Amino acid sequence: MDILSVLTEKTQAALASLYEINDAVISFEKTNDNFAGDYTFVVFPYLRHSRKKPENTASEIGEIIKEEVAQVSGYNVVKGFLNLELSDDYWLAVTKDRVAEGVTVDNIGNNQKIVIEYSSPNTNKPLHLGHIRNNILGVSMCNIFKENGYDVVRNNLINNRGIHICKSMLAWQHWGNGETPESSGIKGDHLVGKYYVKFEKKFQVEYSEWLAGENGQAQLELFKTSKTAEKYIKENTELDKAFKSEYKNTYFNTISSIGIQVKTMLQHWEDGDAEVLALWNKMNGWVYDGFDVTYKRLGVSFDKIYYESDTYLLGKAMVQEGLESGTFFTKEDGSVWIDLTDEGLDEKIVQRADGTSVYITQDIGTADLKYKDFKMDRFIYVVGNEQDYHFKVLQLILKKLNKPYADGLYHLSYGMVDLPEGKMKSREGTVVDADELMEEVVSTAKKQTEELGKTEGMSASELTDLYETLGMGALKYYLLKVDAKKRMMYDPKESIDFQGNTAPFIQYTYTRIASLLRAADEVKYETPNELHESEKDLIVQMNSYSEAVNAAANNYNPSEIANVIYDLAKSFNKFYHEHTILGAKEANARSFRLSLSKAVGETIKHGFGLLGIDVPERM
RNA sequence: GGUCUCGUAGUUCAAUGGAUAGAAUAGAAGUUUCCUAAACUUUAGAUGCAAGUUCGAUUCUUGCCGAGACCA
Repeated sequence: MDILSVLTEKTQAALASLYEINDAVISFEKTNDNFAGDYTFVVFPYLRHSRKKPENTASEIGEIIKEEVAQVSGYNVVKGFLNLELSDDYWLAVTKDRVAEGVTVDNIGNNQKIVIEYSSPNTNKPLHLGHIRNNILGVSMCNIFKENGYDVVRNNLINNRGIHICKSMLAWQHWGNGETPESSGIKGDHLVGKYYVKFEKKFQVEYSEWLAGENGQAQLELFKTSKTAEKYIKENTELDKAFKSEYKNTYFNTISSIGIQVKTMLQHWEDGDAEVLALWNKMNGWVYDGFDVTYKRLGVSFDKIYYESDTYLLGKAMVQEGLESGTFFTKEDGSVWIDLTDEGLDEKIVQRADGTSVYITQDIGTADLKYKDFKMDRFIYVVGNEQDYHFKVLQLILKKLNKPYADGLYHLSYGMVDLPEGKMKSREGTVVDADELMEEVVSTAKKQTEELGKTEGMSASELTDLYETLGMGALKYYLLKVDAKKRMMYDPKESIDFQGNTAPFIQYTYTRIASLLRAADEVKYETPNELHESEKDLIVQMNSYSEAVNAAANNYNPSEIANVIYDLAKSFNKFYHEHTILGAKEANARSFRLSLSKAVGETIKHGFGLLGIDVPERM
């Protein structure tokens, strides 16, 4: 039985015998650094029963625990805080076990099946910084769930159809002159993205010209006297700007020559037109090839990939099912809705009047497909928090349709990545491209390493690997150390700064350990004559690691692992600075410190492994 | 108009309702005859505002102010 369970049990018994409290749910916390002790029990809630001062109550309990638990060497009381001190022998025993067993993590998953969907890119543009956060969160959560004993299916749903891809296709047809990734040397996803941008630019020019012309001005005059205009007048928005954005879709769908061509192309795609399909296959192929390169560098992979071209019609049967059961209802125009007002939400459309699906219909169908394919206990979507509402609705609909898997849906909702100059906007060219960013951090790693000049004797390929490990590590860690749910700031300058709370700092700590182990002939645990403070701190830190791995799974949050590993690395550097390891006077102290160092190194490697980050042996 | 999320040192991030709110950076001052100084040590600096619940609130509730997202 682990020490916390023992303490909990004994404390409950003490509360019962002293104050007749029989149903106390108690917990211990780690003692605050400013006080002596290892674990703290807060007695304030029990003063009503004890009818004594906080200090006296805490002392009475402390006395009993000290008597009954061998590992407790003493206690101190500050106000209502009972600080229990564990003996050095206890911590040494913990270390000995840890050295013998390696890193162990409690199995909390019991082989439950989890399908995690992440990445989910569109095939009209290359990946950007936001996708990187998504992907590495996904990868990391997969690793974490596996480590906790879950059966994980890594899943991607590629959005490879729709109006946006037709835009790239049309632009390539009109202005591409047969350009290919081979002919241009441009990576496939970037090439397709280039034509997407080209389309948008051409459209903007066309639209602006029309707005300035006779018909555009006439529509603007009409708009100025409309009801929607009143709202903008209240907000003090300039009316011609407001009109420009209000009318854009109408223009695209009914007036724009290239807009209508794109719509027609989508129609042909849906009708299975051979020529359109061939172009679509060709250009998507370029994009997939490009994505593969990016995924590989990021360390991202999947067990199962769905393509939206196969799934976009799913869900229609379920609309029918919902209508029959009365979960959905039809409006006068023939559109199908669900009423979620009793859940505090609105009415939500699930099928348009013309019989076509909306986004959520596909998602209903795809959820069902997943369940048919995997019979999972839980299915997780790693998707940005701008879709919180969407997933709330999706889960409610599945529940109302009485789907057995509805409760297993979890939206791992992560925050947007902001730049110092504000939000990333593709239109304003402030999007941080994934490939460029990776290139940049790796080349910074190279530069830094060369400046420090400690890599003498390493081969060219070893060096290339090292730069990759350091650069990619820095990038991933920078994104993963922040609570996944929270919106975060990406500062390019800071991300290539390798001091402080960064991956290279932790990787450096690891190489220090690796270097020690190379110099030592053999590592085996021996009990030292005394335990120093910085040694004990290290043991305590290391001891909390496996709980953090459990917590990271329970809270869907890799940053908890990042934080523990960072604290561990910091503690190690302090220890390393204060005590000589290889040069320790007593042989048993040397063996102890070496085996402790080794265990710390293993923990760092293990934790970074869960984050999808490598560690170098030298740097 | 409605719903949701978020406001912590200059900046970027921490803190199951607990003690004197932690780090990192940037600032100031130090540490190399010694296992890798991408390190270590010292120093200064913060909970948007106002109520409420509680023995105790950064954390829970309400209102206001500010930032963002979504739905129609």
